[in-house]
Amino acid sequence: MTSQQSRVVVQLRDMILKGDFAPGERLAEIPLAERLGASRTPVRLALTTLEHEGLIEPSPAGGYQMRRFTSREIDDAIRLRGVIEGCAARLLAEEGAPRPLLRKLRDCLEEGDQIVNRPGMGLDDYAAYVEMNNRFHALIVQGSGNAAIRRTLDFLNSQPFASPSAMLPMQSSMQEGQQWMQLAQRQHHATLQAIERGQGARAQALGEEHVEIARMNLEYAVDRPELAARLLPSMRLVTAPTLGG
Amino acid sequence: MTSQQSRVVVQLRDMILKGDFAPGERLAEIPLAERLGASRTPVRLALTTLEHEGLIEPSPAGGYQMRRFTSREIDDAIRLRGVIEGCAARLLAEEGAPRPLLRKLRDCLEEGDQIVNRPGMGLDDYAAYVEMNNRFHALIVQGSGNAAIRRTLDFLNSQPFASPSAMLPMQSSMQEGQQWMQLAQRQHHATLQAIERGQGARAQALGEEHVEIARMNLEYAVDRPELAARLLPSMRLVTAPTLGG
DNA sequence: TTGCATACCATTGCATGCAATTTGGCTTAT
DNA sequence: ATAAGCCAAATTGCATGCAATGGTATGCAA
Repeated sequence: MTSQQSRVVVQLRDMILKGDFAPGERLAEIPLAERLGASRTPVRLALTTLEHEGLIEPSPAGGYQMRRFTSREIDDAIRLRGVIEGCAARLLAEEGAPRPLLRKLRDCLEEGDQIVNRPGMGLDDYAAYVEMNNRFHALIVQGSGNAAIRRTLDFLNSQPFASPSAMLPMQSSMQEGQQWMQLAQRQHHATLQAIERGQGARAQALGEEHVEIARMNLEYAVDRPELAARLLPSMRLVTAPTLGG
Repeated sequence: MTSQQSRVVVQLRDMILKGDFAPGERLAEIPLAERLGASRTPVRLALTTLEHEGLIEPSPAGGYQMRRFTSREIDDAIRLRGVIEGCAARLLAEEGAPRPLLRKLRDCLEEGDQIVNRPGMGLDDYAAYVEMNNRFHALIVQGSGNAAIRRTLDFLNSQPFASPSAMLPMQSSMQEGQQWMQLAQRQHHATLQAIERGQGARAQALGEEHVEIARMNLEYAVDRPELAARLLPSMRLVTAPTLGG
């Protein structure tokens, strides 16, 4: 039942995020179609989808090529995500969150507490934290009730490295990784508290502060290209220039 | 040189924004292809583009249909635009705007002052104001130097009614229309002043406040469907439910 | 030896044929 | 008369053929 087109989109996106293509590499239809077991038509459609997601860009000679990301662009996207997620949290705080939502958020926090305070965190723990983290952020965005925010964040998060958990794998390699996760977790607690108390401005500020951890992870990754490429294959797509300003 | 595909995208988008299709109406490929003098392939590609822009949505039975906008969704998008444009202004204020940019912004303000203080504003004056308004907003967004903000606002503004000047035609029919434009113009002045003085928080707040005029225009339009449909044909696509909360 | 022009090849973009699925209408039975 | 089921027509989704454009390589001339 699932159309060729959607299947190809998913597979292509995965290949891109696995780092299968070098930045600037041309994405020719025929090889892709053969490799994915589809004809050129659904591949073409899928390529336009990925173009709109910002993963690939039109080649001047027609067709598409892998996009080249600068660390500056990614940093910009992360900062903007902070502003928008902060806005979602603010709206939620101002309008008041319904009880079931609060309950789900508290569940996230409990799970997170158990994970980040575990003595020897394994890969499973990181995976569980990533899942919880995504859920927590999604709940707040959903809960804000603002469809434009949800759509816009979906758009932003389709950019690699910009989504809430994208840079988390870097922390698994850092000495202080667990401490950063504990800080993030404390910020989650503070955010929920702000929402419960109707402290909109505080919720907004926490959203913007929260992404500073992701920005630090990005900087850490950019400074260690070989390590980053191992933990996040798609970091191959990032060209170094000018993170700060 | 211009490809069929891009031509069809432009024409289709214009037709949609002219209100040629009723909300929920199915957009069949063959009639569109005939009407636009192209084959089904470029029409299909164009439809996926418009889907990503959020103008149309996939029909459950395959193909596409006109999207139905609620005034709530549009209101959400406008508020979010305020937050993001405010963020752009804040970044510009914090980082300091280069002289040439300041000069261009001042030029906008001078033009705007002349227009909104003209005794009998004609259609030409409104058109000139729309042009100036778009330019002013674009300059700030560009000037923030944050590519993610620019891309995201492009995405938001592709939604009808959400862009900075989308609701301006409503004001041409209001008694107090000119006074609202004078208020907007004063906010423009204040924004530039905040940028010049490095007052980031003030710039941010002004961005969010500035869109309140657009929100009021939207409410005004929703309350007067027949007038709105005449001034903004695409208002046909908006279903009334629940603007406020 | 280098630079330019030409020819060939690959790839994109478009058109159209074909099969599968859905929609809408009509008929029949209760 | 109404509802349900079936058939037909149309529309989507996919595959593929064809033409045009762009890129590359080779050869020739300076």
